Amino acid sequence: MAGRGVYAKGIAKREEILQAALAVIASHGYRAASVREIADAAGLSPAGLLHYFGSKEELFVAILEARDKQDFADADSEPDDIVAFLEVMRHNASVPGLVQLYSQLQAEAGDPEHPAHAYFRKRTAEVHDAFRGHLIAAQERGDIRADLDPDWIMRSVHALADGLQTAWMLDPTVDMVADIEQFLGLLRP
Amino acid sequence: MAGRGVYAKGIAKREEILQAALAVIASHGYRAASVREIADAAGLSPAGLLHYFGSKEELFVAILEARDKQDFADADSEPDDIVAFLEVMRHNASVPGLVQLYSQLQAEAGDPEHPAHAYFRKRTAEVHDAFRGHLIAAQERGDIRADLDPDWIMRSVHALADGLQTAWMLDPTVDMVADIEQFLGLLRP
DNA sequence: GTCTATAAGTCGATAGAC
DNA sequence: GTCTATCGACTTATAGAC
Repeated sequence: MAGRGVYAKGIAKREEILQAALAVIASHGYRAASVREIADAAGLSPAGLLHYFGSKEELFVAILEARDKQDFADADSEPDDIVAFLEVMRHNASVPGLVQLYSQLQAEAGDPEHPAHAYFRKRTAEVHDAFRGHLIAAQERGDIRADLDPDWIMRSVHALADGLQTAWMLDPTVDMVADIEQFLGLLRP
Repeated sequence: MAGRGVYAKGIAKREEILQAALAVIASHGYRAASVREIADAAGLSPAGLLHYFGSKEELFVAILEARDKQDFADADSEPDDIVAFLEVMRHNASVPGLVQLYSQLQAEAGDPEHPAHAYFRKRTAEVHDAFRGHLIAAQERGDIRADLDPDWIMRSVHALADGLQTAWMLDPTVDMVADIEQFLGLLRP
């Protein structure tokens, strides 16, 4: 298989732990996902797990990084950026455990001392950098009002998506995709 | 003073604990605010504190309810609802500890089993009920586009405010009030 | 009614044997 | 690389003093 180097086993085991953690979060939720429970699911002792991920938070950050990577790969195969973004939101509605992990970790990461603080700041910058060009191009095409500040649009769509996710977790009848689409409609000339 | 009934002392003590908890959260943040630390600040044992509030989460819910009550009272003295809402957002930027508590507890409360789940669902319904009438009146006056669904507007403003608060905690240079005002501008005919 | 003392059980994390 | 053993800190529950 891939990676017959010195760390091949370690990398495979990391992947195995990530999958086990995802399964635990999906079924029992983020709140009940203790290091012990994830270690049990991965067939490992808690200390064994922490050999691969330095701390509980680092494990969770690794999970979110893996999701980001997947989402970006999916978006690349999509012709339209807006459609790709809406597709990610639509997909999120099918993995409540992951959304819970994202929202909760982000709320905790407001504290600059939190282990995930750097990750979320970097993620925000990267997502905005990835979309800024496409957004400005859409404004030049006339698909989006040119009098609106592109950075304001990105901050707003991002904040709206995050806020709708917490609203949806509190009340699953909330239609996140429909509400986002309504907002995007307001941006058109 | 007010309340010389049988429970006067208990009520006063509850208030004292609430203030101590607020002080701890403001200085050390929500994350480090353990029951023991708050109890110490209030000059009480952990068990003594839990006599007044059944659990840590109930104490935090009581703090948020006290804030809501204050915010609503402030809003009532304001002639314009939009101005009152923006004033609350502006004030929030001066109490990061409270915003952290709100965001984090709300993220945790996505789980229906969480002790604060009912509080946040009730709060959302109450806030929306309080504003729906004013919003529809504004649409009839022509201050806000009449072709927009009032419930969509409330969900969006609410979600945007929540999302901007987490963005602001990650990056304090974010101007929550300015971004909200920009959005409100889009709603005008 | 108010509160202290105490204890049970779980958590994330570490040290060191193998 | 993985384990056992163990740490200190945490929430929560209970018995009973005042």
